[in-house]
Amino acid sequence: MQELTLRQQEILLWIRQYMVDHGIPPTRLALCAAMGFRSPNAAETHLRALERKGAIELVQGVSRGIRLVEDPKEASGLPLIGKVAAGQPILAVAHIESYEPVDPGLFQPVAHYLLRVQGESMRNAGILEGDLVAVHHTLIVQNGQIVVARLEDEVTIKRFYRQGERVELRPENPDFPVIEVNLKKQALHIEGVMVGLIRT
Amino acid sequence: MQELTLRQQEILLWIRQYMVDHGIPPTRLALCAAMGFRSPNAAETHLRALERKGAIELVQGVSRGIRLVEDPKEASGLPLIGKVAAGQPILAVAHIESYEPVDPGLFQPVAHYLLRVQGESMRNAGILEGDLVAVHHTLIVQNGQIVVARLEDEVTIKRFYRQGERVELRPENPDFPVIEVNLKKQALHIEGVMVGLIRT
DNA sequence: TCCTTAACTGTATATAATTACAGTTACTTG
DNA sequence: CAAGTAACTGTAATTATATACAGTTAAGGA
Repeated sequence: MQELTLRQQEILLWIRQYMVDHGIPPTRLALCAAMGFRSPNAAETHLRALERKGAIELVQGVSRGIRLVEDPKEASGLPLIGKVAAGQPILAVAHIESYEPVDPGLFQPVAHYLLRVQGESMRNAGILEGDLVAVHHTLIVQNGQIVVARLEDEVTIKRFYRQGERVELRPENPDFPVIEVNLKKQALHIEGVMVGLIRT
Repeated sequence: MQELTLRQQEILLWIRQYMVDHGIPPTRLALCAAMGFRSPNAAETHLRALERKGAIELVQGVSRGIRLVEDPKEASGLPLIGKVAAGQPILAVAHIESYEPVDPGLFQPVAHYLLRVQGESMRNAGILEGDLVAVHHTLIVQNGQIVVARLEDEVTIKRFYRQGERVELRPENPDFPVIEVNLKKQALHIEGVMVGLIRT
């Protein structure tokens, strides 16, 4: 989509709101009334401009023939985190690969983001490579929960067990080792707990 | 919403589809063309009837002023099929446990419904008891695909292999047996292919 | 300075769309 | 059996809507 002028952005926003309120696209005259135009042609040329820039589609000869060309980000979904660069916070905008059309409230507690699984270390918990794990962003985790943790700039999904200052991050696959952490010697960041999974 | 006649249901379904296809509600004339009416008044009276029964709302004097009065859950979610009673088609309304707020287009090809997994026979494919399998409703399946099949009134999720009239439904768990079917002797209904999975 | 573009005014017209009115036919229900 | 209702045909009129054409003004770049 080409860049819009301020006025065009304003008009696009109004069209979106109109469609939410009324369930149908507006007419040229409705746009005139809302924007204070005294000529229907003002509305017409604005719509043509929005079409030219790819923000909407116009259907010829059809009343209210305005179709929104949606920005996928707008669709209220969950951000999907792909590869996480070393030393960066997991929720940095740079890591957002896309937005997936999933209701955060589908999970309990609510999901804050999705994380793409790398590797087979949690295979026996039914978590395969490429799956999207729904994560609730919290520091409060309990023994036995599957957590997203960052250790030495590496993000990993494991089962969490803690006794005092000793933490075990256990895989669910005998081919992988248990990771042992001494909290006094190593920094362990909890990025959240797994609340669900999506495979597409 | 009051009960609709068959014809009215047909018309309501068509209106829904039209709105999905075009992004705007239909005109009376479009409804005439689709239903084969020769009088616009046939469309008008049908719309009035649908309004009277609470299925739609009509906005006076406004072109395409048709608003769907929908169950919001139904609007954008996928039906979740729980236990399937013996001898009944899987998509019967009685089997719909709830509607989950998941975009059908999240999966490729598009998902038509979700099915709750019973048993651990597909454990090694990362499909656990209680998971929701997203299903694309189709008869066209290929060897190696994970399918939803009905055999002797029992619905099952297995990997599908066919050679001529012999079909094997293979589990992904050594504790479960391979199911062999001779298509000439036993009726096998394919209810669709797995296109994804959700764990909540 | 000329040219292009955004952002409009103002008028006009064809056509898209709603909607009223007058009927018909078939089926169901008290 | 009368009355109501669903499901239509057919015509007409009014209003809603899209859209062409002819202008104006202001800003910005070549």
